[in-house]
Formats: sequence, structure tokens, C-alpha cells
Amino acid sequence: MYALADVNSFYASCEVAWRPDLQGKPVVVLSNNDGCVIALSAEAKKLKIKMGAPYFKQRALFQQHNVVVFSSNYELYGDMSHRVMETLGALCPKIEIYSIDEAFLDLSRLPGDLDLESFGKEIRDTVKQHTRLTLGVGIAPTKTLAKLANFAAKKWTKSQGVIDLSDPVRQKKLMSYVPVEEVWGVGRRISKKLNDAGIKTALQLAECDLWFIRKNFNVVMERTVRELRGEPCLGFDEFAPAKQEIVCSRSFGTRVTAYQEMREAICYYATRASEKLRAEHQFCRQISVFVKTSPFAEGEIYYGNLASTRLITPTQDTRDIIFAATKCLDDIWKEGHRYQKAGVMLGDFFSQGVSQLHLFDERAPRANSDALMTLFDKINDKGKGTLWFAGQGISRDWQMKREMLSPAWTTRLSDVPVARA
DNA sequence: TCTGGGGTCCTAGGACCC
DNA sequence: TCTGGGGTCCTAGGACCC
Repeated sequence: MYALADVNSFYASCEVAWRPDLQGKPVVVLSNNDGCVIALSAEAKKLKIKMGAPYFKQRALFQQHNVVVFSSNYELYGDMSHRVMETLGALCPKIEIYSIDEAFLDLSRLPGDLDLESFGKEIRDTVKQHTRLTLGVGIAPTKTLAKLANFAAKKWTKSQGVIDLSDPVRQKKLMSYVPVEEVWGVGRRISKKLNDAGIKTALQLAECDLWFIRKNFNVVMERTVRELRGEPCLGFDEFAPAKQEIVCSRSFGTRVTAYQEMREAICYYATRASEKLRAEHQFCRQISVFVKTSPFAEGEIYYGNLASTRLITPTQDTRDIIFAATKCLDDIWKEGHRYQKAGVMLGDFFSQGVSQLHLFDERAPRANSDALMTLFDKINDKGKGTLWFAGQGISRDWQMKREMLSPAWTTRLSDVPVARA
């Protein structure tokens, strides 16, 4: 039996948790660069705000309803997430952290006489007490059903945030109400295709012929159908599997037109990606860079391109990665465009000790690489951005906009509120 | 003027092998 | 007139997730 615990309106709730004066008010959080709306408090959901739609198109609506707007503050959300996961881990030893705001709990090893619904309530109350954040909890024999139970727990307030779906009769009843697009793994494209075939509810999907699904969709969809029928197909990953790819990309605060600026940004992304790579204890062989102009700009010719290099020997040294990335940039840079976004991607990973040296690689190995990178990370760990590569530049006018950023309440000493007696 | 970032898995098709 | 069968590996693109 699994439980899925998921924080309601996570980003918006994190902001309100530290600003009790905002309780009961409509609050929204924007994506990076203050681009789109990506989180809404319950009060904001009642207004006609469109999730995922651009901020600038909804500004008038926000003013009209006195909506409080925040730029996204990932430092805060990351730390709050950590607190939630710690609390969940203390209540249930087997947990799989699925995303920043949700986790699956494996309930199979809990005492047999434990009432699942009251355990769900206990989880909810404890997290609330520790973090001021409210969870929805869904309990079921498969992950897909637990997701569905969680959806229902949030939707129907009389459930008080916890729904136990261990009973197959209750599973069917719920599925008959839930539209198929709410099923985990059914996105926009597939739900349209299912609707066209007359499949509108989760129950209809669960009762589909497996052969039909396999023929018209794929194995992923077949697993979803089986999971809805109560047959577990998705495993439980207590330990996060090693990453296969690392991406660092960002939209620019203002459009980039000068090569020098773009080069600075690429150096910065390459540095960040390298830091993530070392944090994963990996070496990479593939380095890619992409640049693009805005797909929405009218009267401009769209340009987007990607270049990759494959190294002979895997590396985790920022200097190698910056060198390769800037070379890639030179391959795709085109003068005369107003660039909106760029990024660096790392792939083809090797773990320490298994990288194969190359017979014909005449480049001298960097003797001090390991020590230098360790020191670099250690210094920056204490104070973000203390040491950086000159290529990143100093003024960095291209950096993203975050005009409504809240303080890092929990991770920066200077941001901790002062109480005066 | 202004439209996010970071991932995963699967499939089809091409190149190549014997 | 007629041209096999069985594989692997890689890449690009499409779908999904939060």
C-alpha cells in the first residue's frame, strides 16, 4: 500500500507560511524571469487567473483583485521542501521523494493493525505543525491510484485532506467521477485521443481492452491502465537513481544581442552545470549548448540552434566544460538576433574510476583538477558566488528578472526577521 | 516590452554488423 | 521477374511529469 503526500499550492504556501498577514488573500508565484504564473493560493484559484499564462497579460486582473505577486524563490522552496521530507521520513521509514513538493510513502512495513486513514491524518497534522504547510494524502495499492486518491483528497474538502482507496469498490466509484485527463500519465495529447475514442472517465480507461491500448498507444499507457486496475507496475525508488543528463538554462532579463554578453551567460551556465555534475559525483563526455530567440516575437525571424561536442576523456572540471561550451557557442552564434534564452547541457556520464583514458589523447591531464575543483566548491558552498570565472563577466545585465522576490527566510542570516522588544 | 526550468521514458528510423 | 533474416547502437522527436 502506498501513500502519496503532496503539499497544496506549494510555492504560494511557502510564501504565506512566512507572511501570516497574507493568509486568506489571493497569492500567486511567477516562474523565473517573472514570466508566467506557476502557483496560486486557494483564494487566487477562485479568481479567473490562468495557470501557466504570462504575467503581463494578467496584470490588470491582479490589480483589480489585489492579488499579491511573488517572483519564485527557489532557495526558500528548496529548504521548505527539505523540512517536509524530513518530517515524512521520520513518520515512515520508506519514502520516495518524487518532486519538490510530493513523496510516496511505502506503508507495507507499518504495523498491520494501523488504520490507514488515521495515519494519513497524523502525517498531515505533523507536517502542518512543523512547517505550516498543508498536505493532501492519497492512499492506494498502486502509485497511479494513490495519485488519484490524492487528487480527490484535495478536490473534496469534506475528505479533510485524506482519502483511503484500499477498497476496490471505492476505487471504482472515484474513478467513475474523475475525468480521464486527471489520471497520472495522461497529458493533453493523449486525453484528446482518448476522448475522441469515447473514453471520458478514469473508470472507462481502467476498463479498456489492453490490446486496444497497446495497439493505439504504447507500453507506458498499458502500465497506467493496469495500475488503475490495482496491478502495481511502477516500482518504488527509495534512492534517487543517478542522473543521465544535467541542464542549466535560463531566459534573459533583457534580450541579448551582443556576442560578449552571450558568451558570459554561457560561461555562467557551464559553471553551474559543472557544479551540479560534481555534486552528482559524475564525469561527462557530452557537452551541448543551445541558443534561441523568442518564439512569440512578432515580425522577427525565429532562430534556435544546438551544437554538441564529445570529449575524448570524461571530465568534471569547469575549465574543460567552459572551453567546450564556448566552442559550441561559436558554431551556432549568429549576429543580428535578439536572443531570449540559452543553456548548457551535459550528458554521457561516467562515474569516478571507470573513465577510459585515450591512447591518442595528447593533451596533458590537468594535474590539479581534483584539488582545485574541490576547493572551488568548498569556498562557494560557504558563500554563493564568492569565486567565479572571469568569463562570466561582472555586470551581467542578461541576468533574469526577479522583481518581487521574498527574503530567504530560512537560509540567509541577513534575511532573518528581527524581533524588537 | 514582457511567455520557466529541469527532467524521464519510449519509439521509429538509419547505419551498421554477420 | 525475382534480392533474407536477425541483430545492435545511436539519434531525434514526441509524449509525459512537476
